[in-house]
Amino acid sequence: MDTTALANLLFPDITKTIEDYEAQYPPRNLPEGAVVTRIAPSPTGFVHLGNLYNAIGERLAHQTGGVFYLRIEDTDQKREVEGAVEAVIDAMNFYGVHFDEGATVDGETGAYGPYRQRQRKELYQTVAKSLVLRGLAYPCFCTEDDLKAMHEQQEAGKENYGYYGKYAVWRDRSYDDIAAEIAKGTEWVLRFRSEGDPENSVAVLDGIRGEVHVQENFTDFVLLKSDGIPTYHFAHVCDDHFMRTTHVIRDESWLATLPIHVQLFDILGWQRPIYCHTATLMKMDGSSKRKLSKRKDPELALSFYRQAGIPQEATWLYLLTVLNSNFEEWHLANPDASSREFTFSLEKMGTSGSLFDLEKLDNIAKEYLSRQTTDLVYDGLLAWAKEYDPALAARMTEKEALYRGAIGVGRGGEKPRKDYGSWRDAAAFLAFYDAETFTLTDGCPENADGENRRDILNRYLETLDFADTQETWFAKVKELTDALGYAVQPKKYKKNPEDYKGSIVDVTNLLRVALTGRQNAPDIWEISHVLGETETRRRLEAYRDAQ
RNA sequence: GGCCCGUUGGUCAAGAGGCUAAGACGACGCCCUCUCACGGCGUAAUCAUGGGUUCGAUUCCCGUACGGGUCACCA
Repeated sequence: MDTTALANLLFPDITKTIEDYEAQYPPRNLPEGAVVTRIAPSPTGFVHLGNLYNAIGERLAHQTGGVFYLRIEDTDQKREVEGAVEAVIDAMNFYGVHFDEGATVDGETGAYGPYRQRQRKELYQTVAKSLVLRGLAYPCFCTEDDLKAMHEQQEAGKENYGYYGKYAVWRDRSYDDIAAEIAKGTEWVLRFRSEGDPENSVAVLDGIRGEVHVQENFTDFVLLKSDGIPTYHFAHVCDDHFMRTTHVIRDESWLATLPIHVQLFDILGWQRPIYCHTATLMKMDGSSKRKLSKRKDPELALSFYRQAGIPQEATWLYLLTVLNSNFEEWHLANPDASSREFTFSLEKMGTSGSLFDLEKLDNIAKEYLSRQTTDLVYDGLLAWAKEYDPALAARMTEKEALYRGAIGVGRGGEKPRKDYGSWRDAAAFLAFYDAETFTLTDGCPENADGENRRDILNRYLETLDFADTQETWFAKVKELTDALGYAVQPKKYKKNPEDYKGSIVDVTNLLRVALTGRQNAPDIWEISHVLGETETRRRLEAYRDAQ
């Protein structure tokens, strides 16, 4: 076979060589040990947890003086969605992940581009042509039906699936046969001519798992699709070589195709990057675990957390506790340090698929929010509201002092309250402060209803003085409790219920319901001061008169 | 089915030949307490399994089971 003739027949327009690209994309001038890595999403419009998960590469790169970049894997035109690149960038931006180079909303930056694969067609074809020249690639004219028939035959015969051996019908065809098909205009794909043996095993050093052993690839997989655009496998190898990537961080499902990737790197004489295969995020489905699925699980989408209003930092705190086994300990020791100060290490990543624990996320988020200042919480809630609850945003702006006061209740000090772990929960929790959203959700305590309700509220209103200290205020409540026949000490009432109408709990809960609409709420005195005297009295009177 | 990866309490997990097998979330109980939240103390709960190697295996090796992934001109 005259491979030069074949190469020119297949790629008449390609005049560049691999050397040209080697010169165009020289090795990066970076300090020793610098990590160059990337995230490489396909623009399907769906940004998921895995994308953020892999964005820990940003930490690795920046901890080592390396480079983190964004590459768009748009080789599958059918699945592409408009605005998807913007969505990825926006989502990453939202979580504080910044790129040193790569695709941007309106173009790109960096010297190793283009960073959109479809714009790199010539580069792939140049590499492909070199492979043809070396007799390592050949065109295949099989139709979809041919391949389907092949697969069925292999299934029936319980053979290995794939294009290999006697099934590789175009592997050794003559130049004339090929030229004839080309002349007819038959569509073709370019296949790799594999010399691999399924009996052989290849050892690959994984940055997370240590040494893994995979079966040598023996199939003649597709390098270039019929539109001349590469498959993921070929594009990955070309791009990560010429972009001088040192670490490829990706989900463990890629372990299955690792053989063809290392085969390509080896045969092209290129240094393999360090592969880091992360464990898959799982979910409980009935009684068994399964991979988080795009169709079934809303929590896979990054937008899920943003909509729910889980603060970015809290999301990172949780993700890092799942990703790096020593993170949680570090965070416990440095509760006020930003997660960005943590030194991330691949070796501390887990290798088995872990269940995503929304409850723990909530706990971490509550803990995180409880430590924040009123200003930060107010700003965070407002920013979220502007996007997802405009009516709330309007109310917050109009009644800023009220909302700041409400957020400040129980904040600061040794044991701050942990009432909410998300902006959505915060919005619901704070609703009673605002007269516009105040609703009665709990009923009146039984022992303090009817005439008692009227008596207690009247008496309370009479003695209420906003100039009091909290101590004085509570002393007055006790006085009133006792005077109206309720037990000041709940224990006493429990012991001898017949001696009292109820206990102080009934009295204070009545006040809570009047002021907050519910029996469980933060401190009455603090709440009253946030509401202001006018509103406090209005609510108490309204509740008294509502019977 | 082939190939690959994995398996420590309900969940996330530390431990890498000898430990009463950490810690966190959750559950439960007690304490604190005007409710709730917070906080404190405590309880229950784990090395999938069989066989090696070894004086000794959760830890090393092999098999089995189970779980997961993957076998496209999708990434």
